[in-house]
Amino acid sequence: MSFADKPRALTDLTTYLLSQTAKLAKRDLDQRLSERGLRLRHMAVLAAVAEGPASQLDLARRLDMDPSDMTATVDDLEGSRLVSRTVDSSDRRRKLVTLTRPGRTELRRLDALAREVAGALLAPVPAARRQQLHDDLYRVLVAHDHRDG
Amino acid sequence: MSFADKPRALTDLTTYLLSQTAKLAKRDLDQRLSERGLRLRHMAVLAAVAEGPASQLDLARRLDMDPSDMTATVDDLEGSRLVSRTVDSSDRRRKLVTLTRPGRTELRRLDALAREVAGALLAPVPAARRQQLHDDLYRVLVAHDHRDG
DNA sequence: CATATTTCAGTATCACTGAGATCA
DNA sequence: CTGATCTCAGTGGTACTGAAATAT
Repeated sequence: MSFADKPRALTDLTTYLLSQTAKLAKRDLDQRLSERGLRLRHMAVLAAVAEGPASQLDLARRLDMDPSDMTATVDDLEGSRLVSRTVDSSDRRRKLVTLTRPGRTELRRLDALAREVAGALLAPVPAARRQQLHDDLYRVLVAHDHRDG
Repeated sequence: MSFADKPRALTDLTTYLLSQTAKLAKRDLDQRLSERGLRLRHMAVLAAVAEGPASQLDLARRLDMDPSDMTATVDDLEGSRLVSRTVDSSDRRRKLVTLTRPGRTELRRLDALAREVAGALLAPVPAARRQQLHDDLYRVLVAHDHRDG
Protein backbone atom coordinates (compact mmCIF):
# COMPACT_ATOMS: atom_id res chain seq x y z
CA MET A 1 0.00 0.00 0.00
CA SER A 2 1.15 3.53 -0.56
CA PHE A 3 0.24 6.74 1.13
CA ALA A 4 -1.51 7.77 -2.07
CA ASP A 5 -4.22 5.25 -1.16
CA LYS A 6 -5.28 7.38 1.75
CA PRO A 7 -8.66 9.06 1.47
CA ARG A 8 -8.53 12.49 -0.15
CA ALA A 9 -10.98 13.76 2.48
CA LEU A 10 -8.14 13.27 4.96
CA THR A 11 -5.03 14.05 2.96
CA ASP A 12 -6.63 17.34 1.93
CA LEU A 13 -6.60 18.38 5.57
CA THR A 14 -3.27 19.84 6.63
CA THR A 15 -4.17 19.07 10.23
CA TYR A 16 -4.47 15.39 9.37
CA LEU A 17 -1.08 15.44 7.69
CA LEU A 18 0.28 17.17 10.77
CA SER A 19 -1.03 14.54 13.13
CA GLN A 20 0.21 11.69 10.95
CA THR A 21 3.65 13.20 10.58
CA ALA A 22 3.84 13.84 14.30
CA LYS A 23 2.77 10.25 14.92
CA LEU A 24 5.67 8.99 12.81
CA ALA A 25 8.13 11.36 14.44
CA LYS A 26 7.00 10.33 17.90
CA ARG A 27 7.22 6.66 17.00
CA ASP A 28 10.73 6.99 15.60
CA LEU A 29 12.05 9.15 18.42
CA ASP A 30 10.42 7.10 21.20
CA GLN A 31 12.06 4.04 19.70
CA ARG A 32 15.48 5.65 19.96
CA LEU A 33 14.95 7.24 23.37
CA SER A 34 13.83 3.94 24.85
CA GLU A 35 17.36 2.64 24.19
CA ARG A 36 18.34 5.04 26.96
CA GLY A 37 15.38 4.23 29.19
CA LEU A 38 13.78 7.61 28.68
CA ARG A 39 10.72 9.11 27.03
CA LEU A 40 9.97 12.31 25.20
CA ARG A 41 8.78 14.13 28.30
CA HIS A 42 12.05 13.33 30.09
CA MET A 43 13.98 14.92 27.26
CA ALA A 44 11.65 17.92 27.31
CA VAL A 45 12.24 18.49 31.01
CA LEU A 46 16.00 18.08 30.65
CA ALA A 47 15.99 20.61 27.81
CA ALA A 48 13.95 23.05 29.87
CA VAL A 49 16.11 22.91 32.98
CA ALA A 50 19.21 23.21 30.82
CA GLU A 51 18.33 26.89 30.65
CA GLY A 52 18.36 27.20 34.41
CA PRO A 53 16.65 25.79 37.52
CA ALA A 54 12.85 26.04 37.50
CA SER A 55 9.90 25.03 39.65
CA GLN A 56 7.82 22.08 38.53
CA LEU A 57 4.79 24.22 37.82
CA ASP A 58 6.87 26.56 35.72
CA LEU A 59 8.22 23.60 33.77
CA ALA A 60 4.72 22.24 33.25
CA ARG A 61 3.54 25.59 31.86
CA ARG A 62 6.50 25.97 29.56
CA LEU A 63 6.23 22.44 28.21
CA ASP A 64 2.44 22.32 27.97
CA MET A 65 2.35 19.39 30.34
CA ASP A 66 -0.03 18.76 33.20
CA PRO A 67 1.48 19.74 36.58
CA SER A 68 0.23 16.50 38.09
CA ASP A 69 2.28 14.53 35.58
CA MET A 70 5.41 16.54 36.26
CA THR A 71 5.88 14.86 39.63
CA ALA A 72 6.50 11.39 38.24
CA THR A 73 8.63 12.71 35.41
CA VAL A 74 10.94 14.55 37.80
CA ASP A 75 10.89 11.47 40.07
CA ASP A 76 12.32 9.42 37.20
CA LEU A 77 14.99 11.95 36.32
CA GLU A 78 15.96 12.41 39.94
CA GLY A 79 16.14 8.64 40.36
CA SER A 80 18.74 8.40 37.62
CA ARG A 81 20.57 11.48 38.95
CA LEU A 82 19.97 13.54 35.81
CA VAL A 83 18.34 16.33 37.81
CA SER A 84 18.23 17.29 41.48
CA ARG A 85 15.18 18.56 43.34
CA THR A 86 15.55 21.14 46.11
CA VAL A 87 13.09 23.25 48.05
CA ASP A 88 13.13 26.91 46.95
CA SER A 89 14.28 28.80 50.06
CA SER A 90 12.48 31.96 49.00
CA ASP A 91 9.15 30.13 48.54
CA ARG A 92 9.09 26.81 50.29
CA ARG A 93 6.08 25.57 48.32
CA ARG A 94 8.27 25.28 45.23
CA LYS A 95 10.70 22.52 44.32
CA LEU A 96 13.49 23.79 42.14
CA VAL A 97 14.59 21.30 39.52
CA THR A 98 18.24 21.60 38.51
CA LEU A 99 20.20 19.86 35.78
CA THR A 100 23.13 17.82 37.09
CA ARG A 101 26.39 17.37 35.25
CA PRO A 102 25.45 13.83 34.10
CA GLY A 103 22.09 15.30 33.11
CA ARG A 104 23.78 17.78 30.81
CA THR A 105 25.83 15.01 29.24
CA GLU A 106 22.74 12.89 28.73
CA LEU A 107 20.87 15.82 27.17
CA ARG A 108 23.64 16.23 24.62
CA ARG A 109 23.25 12.57 23.67
CA LEU A 110 19.48 12.84 23.41
CA ASP A 111 19.75 15.98 21.33
CA ALA A 112 22.03 14.22 18.86
CA LEU A 113 19.54 11.33 18.67
CA ALA A 114 16.65 13.69 18.06
CA ARG A 115 18.49 15.56 15.32
CA GLU A 116 19.25 12.27 13.64
CA VAL A 117 15.60 11.23 13.68
CA ALA A 118 14.43 14.65 12.49
CA GLY A 119 16.99 14.65 9.69
CA ALA A 120 15.89 11.26 8.44
CA LEU A 121 12.20 12.11 8.64
CA LEU A 122 12.48 15.46 6.88
CA ALA A 123 15.03 14.33 4.31
CA PRO A 124 12.41 14.23 1.52
CA VAL A 125 11.75 17.97 1.95
CA PRO A 126 14.10 20.14 -0.12
CA ALA A 127 16.60 21.82 2.19
CA ALA A 128 15.45 25.32 1.28
CA ARG A 129 11.93 24.51 2.39
CA ARG A 130 12.89 22.72 5.57
CA GLN A 131 13.65 26.05 7.24
CA GLN A 132 10.35 27.48 6.02
CA LEU A 133 8.49 24.48 7.39
CA HIS A 134 10.20 25.06 10.71
CA ASP A 135 9.36 28.77 10.73
CA ASP A 136 5.74 28.21 9.76
CA LEU A 137 5.18 25.70 12.55
CA TYR A 138 6.84 28.06 15.00
CA ARG A 139 4.55 30.84 13.82
CA VAL A 140 1.47 28.68 14.39
CA LEU A 141 2.53 27.84 17.92
CA VAL A 142 3.38 31.41 18.86
CA ALA A 143 0.03 32.64 17.55
CA HIS A 144 -1.89 29.91 19.36
CA ASP A 145 -0.11 30.84 22.56
CA HIS A 146 -1.09 34.47 22.23
CA ARG A 147 -4.68 33.43 21.77
CA ASP A 148 -5.19 31.40 24.92
CA GLY A 149 -2.31 30.96 27.14
CA MET B 1 4.10 32.94 29.42
CA SER B 2 4.80 32.95 25.74
CA PHE B 3 5.98 30.27 23.40
CA ALA B 4 9.28 32.11 23.18
CA ASP B 5 9.97 30.90 26.74
CA LYS B 6 10.25 27.36 25.52
CA PRO B 7 13.71 25.84 25.61
CA ARG B 8 15.72 26.39 22.45
CA ALA B 9 16.92 22.80 22.62
CA LEU B 10 13.32 21.86 21.84
CA THR B 11 12.11 24.65 19.57
CA ASP B 12 15.14 24.07 17.36
CA LEU B 13 13.81 20.60 16.62
CA THR B 14 11.28 20.60 13.81
CA THR B 15 9.97 17.30 15.11
CA TYR B 16 9.16 18.92 18.46
CA LEU B 17 7.30 21.73 16.69
CA LEU B 18 5.46 19.09 14.70
CA SER B 19 4.34 17.20 17.76
CA GLN B 20 3.27 20.37 19.55
CA THR B 21 1.34 21.65 16.56
CA ALA B 22 -0.32 18.28 16.12
CA LYS B 23 -1.21 18.28 19.82
CA LEU B 24 -2.99 21.62 19.41
CA ALA B 25 -4.74 20.52 16.24
CA LYS B 26 -5.89 17.29 17.85
CA ARG B 27 -7.12 19.13 20.96
CA ASP B 28 -9.07 21.67 18.92
CA LEU B 29 -10.59 19.15 16.54
CA ASP B 30 -11.44 16.60 19.25
CA GLN B 31 -13.21 19.38 21.09
CA ARG B 32 -15.41 20.07 18.09
CA LEU B 33 -15.96 16.43 17.13
CA SER B 34 -17.06 15.57 20.66
CA GLU B 35 -20.06 17.87 20.08
CA ARG B 36 -21.18 15.18 17.66
CA GLY B 37 -20.18 12.27 19.91
CA LEU B 38 -17.35 11.21 17.64
CA ARG B 39 -13.56 11.08 17.69
CA LEU B 40 -10.84 11.53 15.12
CA ARG B 41 -10.64 7.87 14.24
CA HIS B 42 -14.37 7.78 13.51
CA MET B 43 -13.95 10.61 11.05
CA ALA B 44 -10.94 8.88 9.52
CA VAL B 45 -12.92 5.69 8.92
CA LEU B 46 -15.88 7.58 7.47
CA ALA B 47 -13.54 9.42 5.13
CA ALA B 48 -11.91 6.17 4.05
CA VAL B 49 -15.13 4.31 3.30
CA ALA B 50 -16.44 7.37 1.45
CA GLU B 51 -14.22 6.17 -1.39
CA GLY B 52 -15.91 2.80 -1.49
CA PRO B 53 -16.56 -0.24 0.74
CA ALA B 54 -13.46 -1.78 2.32
CA SER B 55 -12.54 -4.56 4.70
CA GLN B 56 -11.55 -3.62 8.24
CA LEU B 57 -7.98 -4.76 7.74
CA ASP B 58 -7.70 -2.71 4.60
CA LEU B 59 -9.02 0.33 6.47
CA ALA B 60 -6.56 -0.22 9.30
CA ARG B 61 -3.66 -0.35 6.84
CA ARG B 62 -4.74 2.74 4.99
CA LEU B 63 -5.29 4.75 8.15
CA ASP B 64 -2.24 3.50 10.05
CA MET B 65 -4.47 2.14 12.79
CA ASP B 66 -4.21 -1.15 14.62
CA PRO B 67 -6.60 -3.77 13.21
CA SER B 68 -7.64 -4.72 16.74
CA ASP B 69 -8.82 -1.16 17.35
CA MET B 70 -10.79 -1.09 14.12
CA THR B 71 -13.40 -3.45 15.57
CA ALA B 72 -14.60 -1.06 18.26
CA THR B 73 -14.43 1.93 15.93
CA VAL B 74 -16.65 0.25 13.36
CA ASP B 75 -18.89 -0.97 16.20
CA ASP B 76 -19.49 2.66 17.19
CA LEU B 77 -20.18 3.82 13.65
CA GLU B 78 -22.46 0.88 12.97
CA GLY B 79 -24.29 1.58 16.22
CA SER B 80 -25.16 5.08 15.06
CA ARG B 81 -26.01 3.82 11.54
CA LEU B 82 -23.23 5.81 9.86
CA VAL B 83 -21.79 2.67 8.29
CA SER B 84 -23.03 -0.84 7.70
CA ARG B 85 -21.00 -4.03 8.11
CA THR B 86 -21.59 -6.98 5.81
CA VAL B 87 -19.75 -10.22 5.22
CA ASP B 88 -17.84 -10.23 1.93
CA SER B 89 -19.50 -13.02 -0.06
CA SER B 90 -16.34 -13.66 -2.08
CA ASP B 91 -14.21 -14.05 1.07
CA ARG B 92 -16.29 -14.71 4.14
CA ARG B 93 -13.44 -13.82 6.52
CA ARG B 94 -13.80 -10.17 5.55
CA LYS B 95 -16.37 -7.69 6.79
CA LEU B 96 -17.05 -5.00 4.23
CA VAL B 97 -17.66 -1.62 5.77
CA THR B 98 -19.94 0.63 3.72
CA LEU B 99 -20.90 4.27 4.20
CA THR B 100 -24.64 4.77 4.67
CA ARG B 101 -26.53 7.80 3.40
CA PRO B 102 -26.66 9.37 6.90
CA GLY B 103 -22.96 8.54 7.16
CA ARG B 104 -22.23 10.58 4.06
CA THR B 105 -24.20 13.50 5.44
CA GLU B 106 -22.37 13.29 8.74
CA LEU B 107 -19.00 13.15 6.98
CA ARG B 108 -19.83 16.39 5.16
CA ARG B 109 -20.52 18.04 8.52
CA LEU B 110 -17.32 16.71 10.05
CA ASP B 111 -15.31 17.81 7.06
CA ALA B 112 -16.64 21.36 7.40
CA LEU B 113 -15.74 21.31 11.11
CA ALA B 114 -12.24 20.07 10.37
CA ARG B 115 -11.65 22.71 7.71
CA GLU B 116 -12.77 25.37 10.15
CA VAL B 117 -10.33 24.17 12.79
CA ALA B 118 -7.49 23.85 10.28
CA GLY B 119 -8.18 27.30 8.90
CA ALA B 120 -8.06 28.89 12.34
CA LEU B 121 -4.92 27.03 13.36
CA LEU B 122 -2.98 27.80 10.18
CA ALA B 123 -4.23 31.35 9.82
CA PRO B 124 -0.89 32.80 11.00
CA VAL B 125 0.91 31.18 8.06
CA PRO B 126 0.89 33.33 4.92
CA ALA B 127 -1.49 31.85 2.38
CA ALA B 128 1.22 31.27 -0.19
CA ARG B 129 3.15 29.11 2.25
CA ARG B 130 0.19 27.15 3.53
CA GLN B 131 0.12 25.09 0.35
CA GLN B 132 3.87 24.49 0.60
CA LEU B 133 3.49 23.37 4.19
CA HIS B 134 0.79 20.97 3.06
CA ASP B 135 2.91 19.61 0.20
CA ASP B 136 5.99 19.19 2.36
CA LEU B 137 4.11 17.19 4.97
CA TYR B 138 2.58 15.05 2.25
CA ARG B 139 6.04 14.44 0.84
CA VAL B 140 7.33 13.29 4.23
CA LEU B 141 4.49 10.84 4.65
CA VAL B 142 4.81 9.39 1.17
CA ALA B 143 8.54 8.88 1.61
CA HIS B 144 8.11 7.26 5.01
CA ASP B 145 5.55 4.92 3.53
CA HIS B 146 7.88 3.84 0.76
CA ARG B 147 10.54 3.10 3.35
CA ASP B 148 8.66 0.65 5.55
CA GLY B 149 5.25 -0.12 4.52
C1' DC C 1 -9.36 33.79 54.57
C1' DA C 2 -7.95 32.86 49.63
C1' DT C 3 -4.30 31.35 46.58
C1' DA C 4 -0.18 28.73 44.86
C1' DT C 5 2.49 24.46 44.52
C1' DT C 6 3.25 19.70 44.84
C1' DT C 7 1.45 15.19 45.24
C1' DC C 8 -1.67 11.36 44.83
C1' DA C 9 -5.74 8.66 43.37
C1' DG C 10 -8.71 7.79 39.84
C1' DT C 11 -10.61 8.06 34.98
C1' DA C 12 -10.46 7.94 29.92
C1' DT C 13 -8.21 7.41 25.70
C1' DC C 14 -4.89 5.37 22.79
C1' DA C 15 -1.46 2.15 20.70
C1' DC C 16 -0.13 -2.13 20.91
C1' DT C 17 0.39 -7.46 22.09
C1' DG C 18 -1.19 -12.01 22.17
C1' DA C 19 -4.44 -15.37 21.62
C1' DG C 20 -8.71 -17.50 19.97
C1' DA C 21 -12.36 -18.24 16.32
C1' DT C 22 -13.47 -18.51 11.64
C1' DC C 23 -12.50 -19.12 6.99
C1' DA C 24 -9.52 -19.43 2.39
C1' DC D 1 -1.57 -27.37 7.48
C1' DT D 2 -0.78 -22.29 6.54
C1' DG D 3 -2.12 -17.99 6.50
C1' DA D 4 -5.63 -14.11 6.62
C1' DT D 5 -9.25 -11.69 9.06
C1' DC D 6 -11.86 -10.33 12.88
C1' DT D 7 -12.48 -10.20 17.78
C1' DC D 8 -11.44 -9.89 22.65
C1' DA D 9 -8.66 -9.38 26.87
C1' DG D 10 -5.03 -7.19 28.80
C1' DT D 11 -0.84 -3.90 29.16
C1' DG D 12 1.50 0.45 29.35
C1' DG D 13 1.74 5.25 28.27
C1' DT D 14 -0.54 9.69 28.11
C1' DA D 15 -3.85 13.43 29.35
C1' DC D 16 -6.71 15.02 32.43
C1' DT D 17 -9.75 15.74 36.96
C1' DG D 18 -10.34 16.31 41.75
C1' DA D 19 -8.74 16.57 46.11
C1' DA D 20 -5.38 16.50 50.00
C1' DA D 21 -1.19 18.58 52.12
C1' DT D 22 1.74 22.35 52.70
C1' DA D 23 3.08 27.00 52.34
C1' DT D 24 2.30 32.06 50.97
